[in-house]
Amino acid sequence: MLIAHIALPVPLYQLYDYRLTQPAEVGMRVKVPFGKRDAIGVIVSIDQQTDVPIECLKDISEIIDNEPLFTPAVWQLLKWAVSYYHFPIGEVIFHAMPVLLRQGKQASKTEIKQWQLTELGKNCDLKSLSRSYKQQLLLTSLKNNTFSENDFSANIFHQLEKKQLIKQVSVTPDTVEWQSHFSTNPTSIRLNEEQTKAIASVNQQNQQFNVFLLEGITGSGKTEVYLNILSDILSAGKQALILVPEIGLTPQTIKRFKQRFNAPIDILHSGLTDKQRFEVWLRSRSGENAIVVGTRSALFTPFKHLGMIIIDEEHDNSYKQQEGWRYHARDLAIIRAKIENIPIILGSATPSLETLNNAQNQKYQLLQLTQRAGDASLAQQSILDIRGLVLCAGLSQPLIDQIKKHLSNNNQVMLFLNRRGFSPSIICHDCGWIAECPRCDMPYTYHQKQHKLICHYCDTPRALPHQCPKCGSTHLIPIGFGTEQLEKQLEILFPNIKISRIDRDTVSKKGALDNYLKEIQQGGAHILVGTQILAKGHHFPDVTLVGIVDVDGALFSSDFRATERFAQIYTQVSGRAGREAKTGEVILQTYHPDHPLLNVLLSKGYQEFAKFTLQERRQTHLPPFSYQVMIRAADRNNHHAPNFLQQIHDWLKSLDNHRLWQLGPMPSNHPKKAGYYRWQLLLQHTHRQQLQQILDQLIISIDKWGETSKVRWSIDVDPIDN
DNA sequence: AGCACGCCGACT
DNA sequence: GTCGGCGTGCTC
Repeated sequence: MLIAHIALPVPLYQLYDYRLTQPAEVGMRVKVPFGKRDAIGVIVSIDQQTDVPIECLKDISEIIDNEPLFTPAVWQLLKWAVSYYHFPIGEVIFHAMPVLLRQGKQASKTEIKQWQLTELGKNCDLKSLSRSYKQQLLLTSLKNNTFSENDFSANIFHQLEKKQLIKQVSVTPDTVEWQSHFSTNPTSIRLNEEQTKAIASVNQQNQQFNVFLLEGITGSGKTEVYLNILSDILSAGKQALILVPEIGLTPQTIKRFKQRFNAPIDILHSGLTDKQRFEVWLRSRSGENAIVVGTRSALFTPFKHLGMIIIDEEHDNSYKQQEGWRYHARDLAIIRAKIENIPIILGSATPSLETLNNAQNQKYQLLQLTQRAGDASLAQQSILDIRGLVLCAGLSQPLIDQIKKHLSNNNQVMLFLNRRGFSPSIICHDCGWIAECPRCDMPYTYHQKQHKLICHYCDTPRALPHQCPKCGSTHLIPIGFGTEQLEKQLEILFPNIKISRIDRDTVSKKGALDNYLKEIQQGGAHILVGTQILAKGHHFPDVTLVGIVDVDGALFSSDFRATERFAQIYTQVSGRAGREAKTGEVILQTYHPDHPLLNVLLSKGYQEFAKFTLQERRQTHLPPFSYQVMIRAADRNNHHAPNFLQQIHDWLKSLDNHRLWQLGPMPSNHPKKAGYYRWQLLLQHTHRQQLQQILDQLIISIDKWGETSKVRWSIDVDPIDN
């Protein structure tokens, strides 16, 4: 008897066995009875073995697919990911499927209704319709294949249908092939020597597996390099996958792709409906699109003939999924490229230290673009010591003076502050009470415009209290400042200047960001206030001054990656100043003007900063010179989770592995979130393989403990704090 | 994750 | 007297 081992969308580290009575293959979806309900699963293997008593097995009730759902490469990728990330197999497989497929929808194109002539209609004498001109026209156009549904009103169709001259039939749309009429539109852009060299290096490798790091400073023409390389890939009839960070889906870049290539380009962004995502999935699998541009999850799109992967802004943390299955799309993309045996390009002005290390070790081939297009020169950067200075919503007088100067020259100013809201807390002036979110035990952020307190950890709002609940005082005052307060202060300081605040609060509405960008693009004196969103990928040709309001937060964080992140944002932001022949200026306000990292970064640039920091990481045995795994657990009573992690800690300790290092259990960064107490245990090991094996054994043990119903726990391989 | 079972508090 | 809260256990 054949037994199918099936992955189900449940957080369990096991497969479920069912009797297989019909022909089926690995990778097909099935419907099975599971407990008291029906579930959709995916066949992972078929054989004659099972550990379950034969009489306890149930039958598969239905086989949904008539061929495996994924391409062999994606299937292999998922299996690799399951073993690497130590995550329940069903959750991994289902994560890689469009929602509609998870729900059991057929993996074929939706049929469309089409009008056709009936036998009667084909032989019909047009003269019999001489009294109704429109009907005649419709019939003729159907006969001559010049028919277009929009040319006629519904009534005409109805009339002819009643006369049984035409009928409506369901047809599956044909697969449309683009390769035979593909062309690359000519461009007037001339490549510089570095670009030419980079393109040649990639093309030399015969479209085989190879990882390239395209390190190009802001404005050095990375996109043009992508376009040139893609041209060859598409000409060979192959498809390409381009991953971009979450907010980086700039319409400008997409437009350039569409203008250059005479081929279908699909875009996967958060605004699509489930149906639209599903359709892109189908088009890719059948080879009907040439390029798919998308965020993190687009990585799992199956392609009929994938020829290249590009990861733009590869250092961006949004490639790392931060809940559920915590995979890193960039890392998985490299595995996919290897499986598919195709080249992959990682592009960034500020590559992650992991990637730079791999380039240094010759695992990746380094391609550099160091020249900015046109005459744009590098911005002048300076540190502004604010010790002892009076600050006004974070702004010092010297910075205000500089803003004034740049505005009076009809230039634009960009102020960067990585903290939204009016103030990060509200305090009672009389008794010191601080408004805290009861579910997270963290201070509420005050949002003045909405007249609300919002918890930035769980996103729940609450009304602003009129009185202190502890002492009854009405004297509640904001402490600290965020972008909203900065904006308000600037309105007072510069009453006649346009100010745009760009952060999650102001751009969450659809199209809002586009409107701001359009306004800014018009030029003229203008102040831009914003968080990280400002730093990412937008072109502001008239910005000549960039002010970084508060750098100290990033320099003194407990997270060892904080300085790397700051250096990346700083480099990207300062690259925004002074393009297009206008010299720019960057000012950093700090209480620590002598901080060595700041000085390396400013005087020598990101590359030297990266070398310096990598050296430091090597000495302190931090990633990429060691491998980390975070085990997280949450409960409602603050007992089960720490106990559970302590049990893991003790079990690991009993292994007596000297290369394994443990930190915890300890409360996580945000110890309480949405009513759950959160704990964590950090593992670090100098050998990846060994760490992997330890995790495999650990999971088997945890299963035996049977504690899993008391805690929600998960494993995060290669954790990145955000 | 779902879904059921089971045991205690505040309602018509 | 019931309704429903969530703690616990199980799913081939």
